[in-house]
Amino acid sequence: MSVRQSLLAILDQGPCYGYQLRAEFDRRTGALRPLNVGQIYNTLDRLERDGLARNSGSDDQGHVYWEITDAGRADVRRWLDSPVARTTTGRDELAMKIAVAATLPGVEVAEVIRTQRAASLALLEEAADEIVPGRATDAEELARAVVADARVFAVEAELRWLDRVEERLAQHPEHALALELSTERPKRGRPARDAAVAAG
Amino acid sequence: MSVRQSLLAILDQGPCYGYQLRAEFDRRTGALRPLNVGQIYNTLDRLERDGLARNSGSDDQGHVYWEITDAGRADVRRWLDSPVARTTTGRDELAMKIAVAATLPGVEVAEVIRTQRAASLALLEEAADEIVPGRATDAEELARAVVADARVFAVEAELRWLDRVEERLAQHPEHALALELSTERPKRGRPARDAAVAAG
DNA sequence: CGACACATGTAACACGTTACATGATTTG
DNA sequence: CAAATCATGTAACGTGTTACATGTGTCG
Repeated sequence: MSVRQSLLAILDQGPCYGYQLRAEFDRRTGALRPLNVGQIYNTLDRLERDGLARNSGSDDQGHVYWEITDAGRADVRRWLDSPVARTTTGRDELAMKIAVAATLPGVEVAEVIRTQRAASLALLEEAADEIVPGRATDAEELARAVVADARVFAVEAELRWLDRVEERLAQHPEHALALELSTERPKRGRPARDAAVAAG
Repeated sequence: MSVRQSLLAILDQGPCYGYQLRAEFDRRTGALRPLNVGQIYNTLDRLERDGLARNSGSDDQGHVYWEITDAGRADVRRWLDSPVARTTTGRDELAMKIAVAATLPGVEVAEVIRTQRAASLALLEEAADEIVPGRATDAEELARAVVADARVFAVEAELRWLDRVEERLAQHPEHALALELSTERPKRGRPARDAAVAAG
């Protein structure tokens, strides 16, 4: 939902053709994760479908230009004015995995955590090569710096969290956290009044 | 890609029916983000399609049970043995947004950042109510604690990152970072040798 | 009876991603 | 000519998510 918005925001700067849009997107996001070209045309079609962009004719060189609509401009405005809802946005894959793994009898969570930490550390080192120390000289470099920083901060947080989880696990005797499949079978039908009270 | 894996991992503990699967998932992930029931059946169909689970008959009460296959077990094993690839997994929505916004003439990135920080702070407060202080008493509570911790750490990292971005922006004169649409138009055809050298 | 939770399922959709086909143009 | 890039597009697929339809059993 963010590639789409980014492309629309770029389109808000002026008409672009597909390939150009990709170039703009890439340099504005540090080119660390280039966009597959096909996705551009894909997304443009969807933006058109939703009335946020429209085809605005062709170049003498055959470039197919696209322009934003009024509705599109309003959409960009809304996007910029409202925060990114981390909560709504998908689930935290790693958190889900560790939480589930911790409740699985016969699974050594500690091992899962170790594996993840090793991967995260490797990622952190890798990310260290990407970060831009000090003052970025131009806008492109700044974009790269900002995106790279995000990765570093996220991975660092991940590592801290993994430590925390280990602490939590350490406070419990060996595998006392495992959850067997619940044998409780809910009763069908409207819940009894006491049950409702107990659950609330 | 993680709801699917989680459900499969639970199925690895023994045959379950749909509704039961949801209950198991919810309590194992702290029930902070309950799963829509429909998604269960959806996912089960896909697991069957991929040969990782199969229908294993019905209850006398009409419950439709599902069981994991050998291939499914292998898949769970692989899942637990390999780290979650944060890199591969989608893009960082917020990072994308801020990076793009920072390069947009006519957009006040500082304002975008302020909005985001306010939302993040609110989320952090909200998350503070969810966290479980000290020792979790049972597995369910631990699961909730682990997931809640993940949120807190992620939001804290986000806030730190926002500070960092502001610092980076402060090092530049007002809006010197804005990127106009590039007027450079790439030349078609095979790149000249010098150009290739320059780009490499 | 009516409300409500349990329970199963279907159908559609969203976005992101990739693989593939096609062609024009320039360089070696 | 052959290779590589620019450029446009199509067609599928994956997961996650929601809305809806349908039915059963229980409690008030």
